[in-house]
Amino acid sequence: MRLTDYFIPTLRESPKEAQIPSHSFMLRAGLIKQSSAGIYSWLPLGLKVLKNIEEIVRLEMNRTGSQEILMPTIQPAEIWRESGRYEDYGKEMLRIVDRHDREMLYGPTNEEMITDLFRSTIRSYRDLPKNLYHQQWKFRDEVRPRFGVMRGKEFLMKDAYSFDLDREGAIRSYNQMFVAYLRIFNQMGLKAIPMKAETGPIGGDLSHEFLVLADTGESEVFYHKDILNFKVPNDEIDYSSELQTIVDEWTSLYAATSEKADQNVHTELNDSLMSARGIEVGHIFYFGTKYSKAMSASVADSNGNLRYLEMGSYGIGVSRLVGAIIEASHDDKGIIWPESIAPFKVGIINLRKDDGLCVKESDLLYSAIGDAGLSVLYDDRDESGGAKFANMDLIGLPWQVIVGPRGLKEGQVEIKNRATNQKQSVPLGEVLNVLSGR
RNA sequence: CGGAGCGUGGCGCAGUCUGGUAGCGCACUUCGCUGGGGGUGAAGGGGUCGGAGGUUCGAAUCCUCUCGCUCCGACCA
Repeated sequence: MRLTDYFIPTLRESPKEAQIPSHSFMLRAGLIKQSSAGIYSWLPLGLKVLKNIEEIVRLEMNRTGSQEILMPTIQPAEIWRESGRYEDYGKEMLRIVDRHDREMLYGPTNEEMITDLFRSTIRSYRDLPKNLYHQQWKFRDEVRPRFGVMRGKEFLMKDAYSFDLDREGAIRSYNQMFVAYLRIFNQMGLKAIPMKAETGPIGGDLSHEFLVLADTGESEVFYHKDILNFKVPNDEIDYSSELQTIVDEWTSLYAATSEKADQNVHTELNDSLMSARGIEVGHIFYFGTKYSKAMSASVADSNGNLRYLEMGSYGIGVSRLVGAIIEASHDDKGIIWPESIAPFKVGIINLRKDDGLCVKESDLLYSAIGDAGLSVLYDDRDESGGAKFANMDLIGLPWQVIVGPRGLKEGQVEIKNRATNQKQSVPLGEVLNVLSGR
């Protein structure tokens, strides 16, 4: 993509409503545009990142055997009355009345809907276990939206739901998601720590939140320092194997948000205790028969007896992750995208639009890099070098290829790594090798 | 929902107290010089001052109502 063709409205100054780096950079780099409080349009650059995150989540969820579906954003009120949450959820739920005076709502989550879907189609224990997920926009009428997409009213969430015949099966499903979450966040360059969590309005007796450490996090967290050394399961992972040992390891050391914090443990841990702030990016629940009982979702077991489904639900804040990743990865100049989710892998800066050789070599590199299958954003504007450097650093692409007359005299360009700030002069013919050789 | 504050050009702000021709920086347009970290000169374009009503010869400025946004607190992926 040529920058002169791209819709990327960047700002030199930060809008005053942006209080934290991720919000400021997302506005300044042209990722999002606020529509109203807590509601945003996603612009091309931001949407690319969002899609990249979605895709990482999708691939890993599919690996676990979970199957993707897509449920509606608008839900009928009846099923929420059945579960009892229509009243419980309060004003956060956006309620709508259609032209026939039917009560509807913009879904803040989908436990009722999936339970309704499942109970009306599944009859036998032979159909279990199942795990279904979707990535759909949710709406929670937050009293006070803030921090940009980190705490918006409208947000994209991946939510998965597991159905098992018994508790043992449900724990297996829970463990699969637990391990998948470790891997998903890891693939985005994040260190996410699972912590014992409150089950809140979803209910249940087993629950973990996954938190990314960041100074601007909304939650205060405490953890044993060694938890940061635990290994995330690699690509060889087999989701049908016994995962309990992995879960046991990751839950063996103390880690808790302030709501679940235990002062006695803190005293015991002493120097091993770390205190920090965290951003919740995932939350998994095992809640048993809470919804299946309320909504009569059952199957026949092998003896022909009806049994209520054992369920769990598993959320990931997809749109929030865009902000969370920036919080975890930026400097004073701008965003530093991890390669796996970067909107483009490479940015080309042509320092001299009026220099024929610079234009020619930049054009050639642009084609060559694109042909090699690497996504590339080409700054072909007639701007000063300083402006282009500042802009590219703000956008935060992992690799910058800087083409200028000085280097071209020697047949070289400069390649800069945004994260390490390391620069190396590279002969024109070696650029592709350097970029793809990693 | 309690408390506080702010709405003036795309962004950041001054002007409001004390009513009298709407300003500044950045961004934008054209031209020139410049060209390896947001350079520079000249010439331009763009705002019924959030909205409605009122007071006044005259309202961005005073009064009333209203809408929106932000911050602190309580709540949430």
